[in-house]
Order: sequence, then C-alpha cells, then structure tokens
Amino acid sequence: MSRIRAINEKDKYQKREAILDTAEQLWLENQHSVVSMDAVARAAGVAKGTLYLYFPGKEELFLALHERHVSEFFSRVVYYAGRVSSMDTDDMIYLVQGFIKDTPAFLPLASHTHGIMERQIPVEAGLAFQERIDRQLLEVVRALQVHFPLLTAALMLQSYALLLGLWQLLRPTPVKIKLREQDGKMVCTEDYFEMLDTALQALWCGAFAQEAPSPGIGS
Amino acid sequence: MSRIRAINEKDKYQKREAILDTAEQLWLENQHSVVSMDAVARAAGVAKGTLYLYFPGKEELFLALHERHVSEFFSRVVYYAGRVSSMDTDDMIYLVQGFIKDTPAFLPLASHTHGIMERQIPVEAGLAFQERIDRQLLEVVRALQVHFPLLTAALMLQSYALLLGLWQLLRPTPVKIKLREQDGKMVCTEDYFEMLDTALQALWCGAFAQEAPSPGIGS
Amino acid sequence: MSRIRAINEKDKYQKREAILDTAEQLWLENQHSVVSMDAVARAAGVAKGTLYLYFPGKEELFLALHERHVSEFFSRVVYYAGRVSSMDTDDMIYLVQGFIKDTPAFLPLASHTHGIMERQIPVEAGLAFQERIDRQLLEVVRALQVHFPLLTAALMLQSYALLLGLWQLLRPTPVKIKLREQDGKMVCTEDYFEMLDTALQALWCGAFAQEAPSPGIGS
Amino acid sequence: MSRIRAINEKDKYQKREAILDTAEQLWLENQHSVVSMDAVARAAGVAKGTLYLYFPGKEELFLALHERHVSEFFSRVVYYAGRVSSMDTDDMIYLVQGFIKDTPAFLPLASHTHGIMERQIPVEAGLAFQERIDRQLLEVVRALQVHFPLLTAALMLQSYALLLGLWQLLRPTPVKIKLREQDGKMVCTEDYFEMLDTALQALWCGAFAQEAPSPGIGS
DNA sequence: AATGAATGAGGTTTCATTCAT
DNA sequence: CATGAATGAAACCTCATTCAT
Repeated sequence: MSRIRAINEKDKYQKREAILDTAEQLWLENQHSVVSMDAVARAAGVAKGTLYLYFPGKEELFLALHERHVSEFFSRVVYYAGRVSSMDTDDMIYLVQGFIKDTPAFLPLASHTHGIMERQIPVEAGLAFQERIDRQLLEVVRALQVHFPLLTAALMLQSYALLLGLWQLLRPTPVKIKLREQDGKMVCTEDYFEMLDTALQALWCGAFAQEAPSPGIGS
Repeated sequence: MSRIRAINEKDKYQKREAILDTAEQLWLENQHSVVSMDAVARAAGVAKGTLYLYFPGKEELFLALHERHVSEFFSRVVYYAGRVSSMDTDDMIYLVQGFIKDTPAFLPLASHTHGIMERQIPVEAGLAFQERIDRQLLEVVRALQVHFPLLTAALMLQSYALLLGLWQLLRPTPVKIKLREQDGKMVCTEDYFEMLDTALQALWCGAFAQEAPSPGIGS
Repeated sequence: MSRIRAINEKDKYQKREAILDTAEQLWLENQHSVVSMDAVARAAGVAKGTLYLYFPGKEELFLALHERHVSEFFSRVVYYAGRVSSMDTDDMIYLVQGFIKDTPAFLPLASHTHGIMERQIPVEAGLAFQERIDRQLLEVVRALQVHFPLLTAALMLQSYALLLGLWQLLRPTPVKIKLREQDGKMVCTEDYFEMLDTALQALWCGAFAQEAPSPGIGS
Repeated sequence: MSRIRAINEKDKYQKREAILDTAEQLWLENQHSVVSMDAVARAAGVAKGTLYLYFPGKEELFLALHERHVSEFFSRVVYYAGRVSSMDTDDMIYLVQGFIKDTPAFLPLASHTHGIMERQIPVEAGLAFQERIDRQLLEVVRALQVHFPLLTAALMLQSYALLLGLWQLLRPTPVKIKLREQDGKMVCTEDYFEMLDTALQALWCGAFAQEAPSPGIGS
C-alpha cells in the first residue's frame, strides 16, 4: 500500500479501499479466529493509528467491508435485470451462487456481522448503514419486479436469511469436515450450494404460489 | 442454588441443570456482551472451579445449554405429532413459535452457537454433539412423516436456517429499535414472527409442491 | 492398589509405599510438566482425600519419595563397601551410575526437590528430613572411610552437587535434543554420564591430592 | 521507571533494561514464591501489556535476565584474563565469588532457569539463547586458555554445575537457617563459599592433573 | 496526515487443600 | 478409614483504542 499521505479526497478514498481490500484478504486467511486491528494494519502497511483515521473503530471497518459486498451484489442484480428480457428463479439462484463463489469472504463476514457485530455498533453508524442498504434494496426490488411481479422486499429478506442460516449450519467447521470424512451421506453435511438451490427454489415457488389457493399440500 | 453436595448421580444431574438454568438466565440479561464464567459462577452461587467439575469449559457449557433447547423442541414436536390425528403446516409453525416464545434464550444462543462457538469447540465434543442431534432429528422426521409424507430432514434443516437467519436480520438491535420508532413500516423492521410465518409457509408449500411440475411460477 | 482399609500399621505402611510407587511412576511419565495430586490419587486408585491421610501435603509426598531414593542409594553404598576388600574411585562412580540408571526418577525429582520444593516445605518436616539424611550420610561416610581414608562428608556433598548440577545442565530438554540433532559435537550436549565420570574423577582426584602440596598446577 | 515513550532504539533498550532491573529486584525480594508478570508490571510502573511489547512472555523475560547475568560474568572473565599477565585457580575462584556476591539474584535465578524454566521455553527461543551462550563461552575459554592451557569448555561446564548444585544444597532455606541456629557445625550448613572454594580447587586441580598418570590416589 | 508505544480491563483455567458424608 | 465434591486464589496473555510525537 502506498505510504504517501492522502491529501485530497481521491487519495483518501483509495487508501480506504486499500485497507478494506487488506481486511478482506486477512478475513479469508484467518476465518478460524478473528482478525485483529493489529493484523490489518500490519498487512496493509500502515500504522495502527492510521486505521482509526479512516474508520471510527473495528466494527465499523468490517461493517464497511460487508456493505461493499452487499452493494456489489445489488449492483450485479440490477445490472443483470436491466439487460435480459426475462428472468426466472433459476436465473436469480445463478446470480446468487455466482456472487458467493466470486466473493468467498462474503458469507463468513455476513455471518459475523449479523451474528455478533451488529449489536455493538454505535446506533448512529448502524442507522446510517441500514438506511443505505434499505435504499439500495428498494432499487433492486423495483428492478426485479419487472421480471417477478409478485416479488417483495420481504421475500428478498427471507431469501437472504435462508442463505445466511444455511451457511451457518453447513459451513465447513472442523467438526463438519470430520463428519464428512466418516460418512459422506449424513444429511447435515450435504453441500451448501445444493441445499441452497433446493431451498430457494422451494421458497420462491411457495411465495409466488401463495396468491393461488394452496389446499392442504403435503398433509 | 442449593449449596448441598451432590453425592449421587441424581443430585449431580440436578446441579448441572441448575447451572444451566443460571447460565440461561444470565444469557438473557446480558445479550449485549458475552457471559463470563465468572458471572455464571457468581450467579449460580458456586465457586468458579465447580463449574469445571460439571463442564469441561465455557464453550461446552453453552453448547450444552443449546442442546437442551434443541432437545426440548424436538420432544415437543414428537409428543405433539404422536398425539394428534393430523397436522398441517400451520400446526408446525404454531409449535415453532410457541417454543420460541417459551424459550427466549433459544434464538440468541443458537445464533451465537452457530455463528461463533462451533468453530472453537474441541472436535471430539463437537462430533458427539452433532451425533446426538442428528439421532434426535431422525426421530423427529420419522414422527412427522406420519403427517407430512414428503417431509425430509433437509427441509427441517432449511426451516431451521430460515428461523435462524431471519432472527439475525430482524432481532431487536438498538439500531432496529430506533428504526421502528422512526418509521413502523420499514420492511426491515417487520415483526419477526410475522415474517417467519410467511416464510415457513412459502418454504413448506414450495417444498411439497416440488414433486408436481411447477412451470415457471412467478416469472 | 488394594482398596481395603488399612487398619494396622503394616497395612498403612504398605499403602504408603504403594502411593509412593505410583507417584514415582507418574513422575517418570510426566517429566515435562508437574504431577498433580489429582493424578496421583487417580493412578493410585484412591481418593484425593486419602492422600492427605498418608502425607501432610504434596511437597511432603514428593520429599518422601526423594528420601526413599537417597536411602536406597546409601544402602547400596554401605552394603557394597562392607562386602569388598578394597574400593577405588572408579568403583564409587560405578555405584553412582548404576543407581542413577536403575532409578530414572531420581535425578528429575532430586532436581525438583532442591531447586524448588525445599523452600516450600514446613520447617518442622524439613528439619526432620534433613536430620534423617544427615544421620545416614554419616554412616555412609564411616563405611567409606575404610576404603578412602581422606573422604569427608563435604566431598560427598560436593559430589552430589556435581551430579545434580551437571544433570540440570545436560538433561534432555527439547532444546538440547534439537541441538544434538543439528550438531552432535557441541560441548553442551555431551553425554551426561561421560561428563559425570570425568568430573567426579577430577573432583575426587583433586580432593585427595589436596593434602600434598599442589604447586601451580594447570597454570 | 521513566514514563516517557521509547521511540528510538536507544530508549527502547533502556526501557527493556529497566524492566529487567525491576524483575531482578522483585526476584530478590520474593524468592520464596514465583514472581508474577502482574507484579513486575506494577513494580516497573508500566502496564501489563507493555511487558509483552518487550518480551514475548514470562519465561523469556526471566531467561533474558539470566542471560544478562551470564554475559556479565563472561565479560568480567574475559576482561580480567586480558589484563593480567598470569592467572591461577585462586584468581578464577575470586572472580566467581566476586560475581556471585555482586549479583545476589544470579544463583536463585540460574537455579530456577535450569531446574524448571528451560523445559517450558519455546524451542526456538531456547535454541537462540543456547547458541548465544555457547558462542560467548567459546570466547571465554579461548581467553582463559592463555593462562590455563589445559582448560576446556567441559571443565567450565563442570564448574558451573558444581556452583549451581552446591548452592541448591546449601542455599539458606528456612530449614537450613534453623539448623544453623541449633548447631553451627553440621556439615550440611557449612558456608556456601567455603565449600565452593574447596570444591573448585579440587575439581580444577584434579582436572589439570588428569594428563599425568594418577595411580590409585585416595584408595 | 501518520505513527506505534502504551494502556489495562477482562477472561479462562488449574489445582492444592478441605470437610461433609 | 475413606471419599470426592467443592473451593477460590492466582496467573498469563490479548487487543481495541488512545495520544504524544
């Protein structure tokens, strides 16, 4: 990272981004434990104090990284939805899985963010974050409603919840890895993507079918 | 807590349970931070060392608490499924919501367990835990298949993921509370239970409809 | 170990000895760390409290074990000195090395005793121990003076110090083992027994030569 | 201790030395037990975390202190050997006793280091320490061989062992002090320095005499 | 703007010993 | 005599954050 002083706004933005890049890198390498500010500073080639010039604290730094992830995903969706003439559920799932695979730090960090961090963020920062996300989400919903008239923000939220929850249950823990070695067929060690595919299909299918009467299915 | 020495197995079991009770209580009171063994010992009226007679370490203590929750829920389901002549999705959702409301520590602790703790548990303990849970899960699935022939363990897992993920997104954070004060209609602050109801309905409906051809619904 | 109650003196003595046997065994197996009373009790098949019926405390237990070692060595010397018609330095060294090899727990425990433990023993117990040892030492000296007229208790002490000190410097520490792997010729990793042989030879030779004038040797 | 920030290398070195000074002081005052990092920090007037900026851990801190002692002794010897035109055994003993008297923490700490600590030091740190000491020892041996042609590194080691072992046997324990009160003439309570003098004389005398035939001396 | 030395609260775990049973 | 459940004082180390330079 450049050791040059960031005087103007553009330099500052680039330095901020560079710090986030480093943090993302470290997060990936060190999933087992938690990344320390010390490590970020060292890896980014800046002093610890400098981090605090660009981010109010640790929570905010990683929240910013998470926000970058979410924004990137939203951008992709809007872009894709605007380019194709029609979309179905499979296309959405394809987009989601593509993003997850391109952004391996996303799920672990999102899990951490929603599981732990969000409670410790200063309210002001949390509110601002939430507002930015909500605004983007509304755009995304609007863009998607062209293809999915019945789609709602609530369904997006539910899908995200499914995404997140499934990953927490199926993520490759040491225990999970061990289990899979012993018995590849245990239900709890099914591949995440396969399970996610099935679940999202079911959720969207069910969500869009709610309008029509659903007489005693499954019972 | 009783200060009597637990000589026989029954007393020991009761003392263990009493410690778990205390831990659960503290967990509820102290969601913002993490409960320390110190606090558990003090609140339970035992010495710190005593905790380590009943649990190998902190992680295991809270994992045991989580296991107690899950077992309790499973018991309820099996019991209920065995008593009624027929069940539908609404019954299941009713069971779930009932359990969550009766056990306010469940979701925060489950979130913590899957988000953080599971990675730090000794592999042996984790494997044993997983095995016990899986065994119970199979029983539950068997009991439910009487009423839902198409139900699978995978669907149970997906439902749990939804439960967990939604709660993490909608839990009453300071930020969330503030938001709701400002604007009761923001999508992100919808009530957890309402959202869970909708989502589970959709998921199960979709899951059970998968068998039948589902031609491009929603698109 | 017998779980029978020790009523008479003989049973008590045997139980005490059995505990010491177990402690010795454990000490050997666990040189890297320190043996806990818990471990001794478990290995001996008695309850922790029982240990305190036979020994006032941990220090005293291991001091008793050390005393058993020393007494055994003294016995051997007296026995040997009384049986042979003449002895020289080599015979003594042979006796010493034989004992050390037969009693692998001796040096680690002696080192621990003199390095750490002795300071923490209640004065009364320490005095009694010291007195018993001194009495035995005097006997040994008397028995040896038949063969080594110039031998003194001081020389015995010095020899013991050499024995002990050399072992502490040359004991197989992880570091020492690593060093020896890298370079078998470093002076600091010479074999203990070889070094001890040389040193004792020199010490006794020098001690017995002190009577005669030793003008400027070595300079 | 100065509360000034140590910015440059020189300040840092001085602060490190100051911490070692404090640790040495505490060691002397608290021989009965073991000095805690807490106590060192408090006595040094720095925060606990600061200690860990200067030393990786407790073991390393006290090993560094021991190394300072040894280096100081070696320096004295080399300096002395280079200044005088001739040395004999008495001069060496004088040097040794002088150092011990000037450095009262040396023997207790050395005893602790070799008795206990060395096993718990990370191998890397131990190896580095050993290498530095060995290098210095070789210099010392070279400097001394001017005056003692027959002197070897092995003899130095043996002398150190004697020094160490004798001190452990004769150190002023509560028990030893009590004994001396009762009976000033017991062999076990002879003065350390007197015993050391005799022993080193004998060892060196014997070592240098080994070349010449030693026909059954003492028997 | 940038540095990095200093802080210090906080948490888990061990284990010799006691004493009610 | 024997048990083993309970105790509770230590002790080490981490790391987010601050602030003098």
